[in-house]
Amino acid sequence: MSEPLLSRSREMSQGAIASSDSNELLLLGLLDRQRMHGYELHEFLEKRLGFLSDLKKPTAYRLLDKLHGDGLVDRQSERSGNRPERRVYSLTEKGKALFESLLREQLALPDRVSYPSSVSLLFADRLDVVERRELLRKRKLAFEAHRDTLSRILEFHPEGSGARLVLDHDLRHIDAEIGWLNETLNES
Amino acid sequence: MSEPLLSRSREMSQGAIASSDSNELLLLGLLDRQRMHGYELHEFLEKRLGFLSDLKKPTAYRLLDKLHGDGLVDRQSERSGNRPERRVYSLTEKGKALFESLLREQLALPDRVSYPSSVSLLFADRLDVVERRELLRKRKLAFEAHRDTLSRILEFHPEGSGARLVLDHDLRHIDAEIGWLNETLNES
DNA sequence: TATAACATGTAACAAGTTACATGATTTC
DNA sequence: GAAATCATGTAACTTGTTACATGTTATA
Repeated sequence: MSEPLLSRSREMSQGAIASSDSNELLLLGLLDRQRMHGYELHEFLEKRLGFLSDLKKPTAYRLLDKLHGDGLVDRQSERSGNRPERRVYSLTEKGKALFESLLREQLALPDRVSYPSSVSLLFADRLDVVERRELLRKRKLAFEAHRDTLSRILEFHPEGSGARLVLDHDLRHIDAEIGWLNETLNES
Repeated sequence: MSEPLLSRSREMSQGAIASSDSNELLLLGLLDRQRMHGYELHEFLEKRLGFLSDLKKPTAYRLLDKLHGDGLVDRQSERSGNRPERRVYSLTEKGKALFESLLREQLALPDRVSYPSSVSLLFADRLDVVERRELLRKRKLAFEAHRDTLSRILEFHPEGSGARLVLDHDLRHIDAEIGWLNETLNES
């Protein structure tokens, strides 16, 4: 009888760190707050959480399907009038439990982000100084533009909200990047 | 006759931004500096560039194969004595050209890093204050440990080297993270 | 009446991972 | 003679993408 709490891919062998799937946490968290169907969920992601997620529609649908298969969400078919059927998902107890454990895990774990551009930094000395500076200035402009975008988004989210926390965090990193670029540009 | 400069997957439709493959740039850059066989290359990555790459062996071999198929690297079989055959790769002119264009592109482009833990930050307000603080403190400790690790690695790389640039850049971001955590912990 | 928005997907592909397979040579 | 190192991969799986398929209903 005793159903495993975690899906096979998650229990894994020995002390394997769960594959830290932030997409899964994202969907579970949204469904915990409110039951939704796939289209609705994807639209919410696109329009409200575009700054933190870029989950594509087919990916969202497939993930929902997988969550359902794993018993983490319930699915109910609904239809209003003759409109296409909606498959409304809501969190099960098991899903709720997984949400909370993933949340704790991912909040405490440092994300081992590897910056794709690190590789280009590694080889930056293959370019002559003049061009390197020019490219880094371009890079700086791009980051400044991104900072402006996020700052504008920030204003739409209330103080103390989760979204605010995320944006604040991201802006910190963008400022760090710009600061580093300034120093690097001044040194060379 | 006129061979396309870029592989089909790269030219793509219209103004598509090249798929910014930093692994490809990494291998091209290493082979530009020195011809190598797969095992050698992977070992170098593991032992010398572990702080910026985590490319697995089969992935490296397959990428080399693909680069060869795309005419970006030449391959020569060598064997010393009776040891297993080595397939030594070296950059072609086409590979060199692509290396330089990827380098310029990736250096100037901001990496749209999305921090996996952003999602957990988004939901952080679902936890009570006490536990949230505890988890964030754990997170901070992990980042501090990571900072120490990178600082130690930093010392092995000469001032002004590419590796130094990368490590310096990463440390900046880690400091930003720790600074943000401190503020966030003090505010709540 | 055309087109945007609603609603759900499939198929093919891409990039990467883990586990496994194979065999020689050097070192303990 | 066993184990680590050298050297190359294949097979199966995971997660995600893009392009395509299908049909309804509200709106201009």
